[in-house]
Amino acid sequence: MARRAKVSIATVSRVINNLSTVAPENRAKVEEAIAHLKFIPNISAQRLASGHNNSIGLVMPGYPGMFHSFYAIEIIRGIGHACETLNLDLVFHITNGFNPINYNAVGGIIFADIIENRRQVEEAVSLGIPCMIINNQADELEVDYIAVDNRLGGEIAADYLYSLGHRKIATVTGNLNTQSGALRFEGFKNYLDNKKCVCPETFIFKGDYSRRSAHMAIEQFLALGKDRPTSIFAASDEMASEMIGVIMENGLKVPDDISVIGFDDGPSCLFGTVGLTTVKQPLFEMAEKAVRLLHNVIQHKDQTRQRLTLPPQLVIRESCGSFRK
Amino acid sequence: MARRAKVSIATVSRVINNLSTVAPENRAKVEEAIAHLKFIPNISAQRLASGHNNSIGLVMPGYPGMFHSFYAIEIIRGIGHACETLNLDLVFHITNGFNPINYNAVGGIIFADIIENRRQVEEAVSLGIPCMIINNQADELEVDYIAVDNRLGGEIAADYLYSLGHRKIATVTGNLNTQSGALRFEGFKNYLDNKKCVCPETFIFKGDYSRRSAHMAIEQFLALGKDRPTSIFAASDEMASEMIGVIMENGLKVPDDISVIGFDDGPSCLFGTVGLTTVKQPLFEMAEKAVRLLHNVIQHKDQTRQRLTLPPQLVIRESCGSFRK
DNA sequence: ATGAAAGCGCTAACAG
DNA sequence: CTGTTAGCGCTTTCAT
Repeated sequence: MARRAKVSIATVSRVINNLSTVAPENRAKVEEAIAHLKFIPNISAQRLASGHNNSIGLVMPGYPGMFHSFYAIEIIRGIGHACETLNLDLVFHITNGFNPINYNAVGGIIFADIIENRRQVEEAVSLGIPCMIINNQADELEVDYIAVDNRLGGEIAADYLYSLGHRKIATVTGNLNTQSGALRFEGFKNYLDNKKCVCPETFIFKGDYSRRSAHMAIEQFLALGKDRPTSIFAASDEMASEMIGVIMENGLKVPDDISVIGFDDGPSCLFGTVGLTTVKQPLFEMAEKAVRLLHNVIQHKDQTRQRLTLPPQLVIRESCGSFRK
Repeated sequence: MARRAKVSIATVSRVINNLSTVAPENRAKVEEAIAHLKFIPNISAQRLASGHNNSIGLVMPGYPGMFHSFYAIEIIRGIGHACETLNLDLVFHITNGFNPINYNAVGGIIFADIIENRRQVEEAVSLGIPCMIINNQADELEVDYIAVDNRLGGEIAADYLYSLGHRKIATVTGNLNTQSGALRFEGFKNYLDNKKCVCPETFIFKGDYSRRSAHMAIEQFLALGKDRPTSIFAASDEMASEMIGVIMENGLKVPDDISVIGFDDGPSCLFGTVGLTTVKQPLFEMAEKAVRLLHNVIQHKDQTRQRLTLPPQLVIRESCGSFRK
């Protein structure tokens, strides 16, 4: 390779790295040689010599069913897309919270939420590795994050139902141990409190995002008879669609008898017989942006704390209607 | 680091690589130093010096909706799991068939099917990079593969319907330009031909795995009136569930009036009101095995062609019944 | 069992 | 604009 093009090894390097300081004819010679010899630069050597590492790690908590979750998929999709655009390698790491991460294999790490793996985040941060947290406002850590404003999402849901005239508004929450679950509930509850709209204990079911918990919730609500809520906020579309199913099995109509609003804008919104009104999270965009921000940090050693919060959005379909006696 | 343990740099390397030729007391000293200095070996340097690269690439055709496809998800899951077990880094590459692959960033590559990216496979093979194809019996290329026996799958479906007494058996195929689609149809058709079971043109709808095509197919079949089929083989669960929906909307019953069998054993089997009988593909297992085989090749320079074919399996639920007049 | 030293393949000054 | 050269941080002979 060295001499096929009759130039120095340095010039070859310049061509590979697209430096402008190469005479056109030399560039052509080198390119010919590269093509002819099917030359592929050794990336490990490049990384070692340059000190740069154009790959980012995505570490994602590997809970069961993660790959069937709309959330995980959208995150992967967004990150994959951004990496392709920016020409970054994506090193994918499914974590159980303890398995070791190859910190040095990547230039930076994106953590898709923090579930049981806070320790890993702390470790990466303390090692000085550029990190970006997705969907968890980890203010207690010295780290960048980009998250959906779940509190606002809860408010949006409550506001929509309230504006429709409903006053008997119930909710099945997500897992309150997760930040998203807690915040959605908080936003929802605060809104109603401010409106002096009473929300009795029986109207609050502490779920965990599972269909099972939604099933139990709706049974509890329905058992209230005449005192049952006229509208329900489910902290996820999955739970919302489960509830709608049960409501209809009981001979009631959605939204005529009970309005239901979900959260996510995932595929289950379209599956059922009635289109699900929901609060959409900009998951794909969030993931993409996370990559761009992290890339900036890696490149320019951007020192300012990046802490973004993205507003969710109301998506109106058919599952909510005005309150009527 | 060099002197914190008061040993040579070579000994440190030995400890890191777990070589047995280290005195226990020195090992202890080095380990203490590693812990104390939070030392992390530079992977690029390791790879450069050793010539080994313990990471594998997964390149996956990025068709729209890929991440909602049960197929893609199971593949990623299986590969991710195997990589974690074997302690390999997973470099994830979504391809459009043309974007360049960082061939040198990985020790080997797994191609999840070949759609529009045959050229990339050829390139990798010609470069001498260990490759493994998933779910495509690429006999025309000098490359290892592991695939589901789609032809057998088609036979299994036809055999089940036939054994149930059905003689008017229709099918909506997958995309016949894909190997899986073509093979499933081939197996299905061959079986019926052998049984002298006639399958008129009107019973064959050339679909493309989409719900849309399934919708058109079932309308065509239903329009046959009294001559309509009593059972249908859909080349994917998605298509099967779409058809069942339409059948029921038309006031007919599954399986009483029409039996339907799918392919995949994906989540849509459980979604509908009637459990879907289907042909299960061992996707997760296939993906895991692909990693193990590739790993062997990378490690031992295993030269024998690895070409495995995995049998699919009948999963009986409720959507197929015996034929009755 | 250990240390010294020679690279791995490349980038990045530096000098011209 | 180009060639020379000194490392990048590690592994791996080769002596000892």
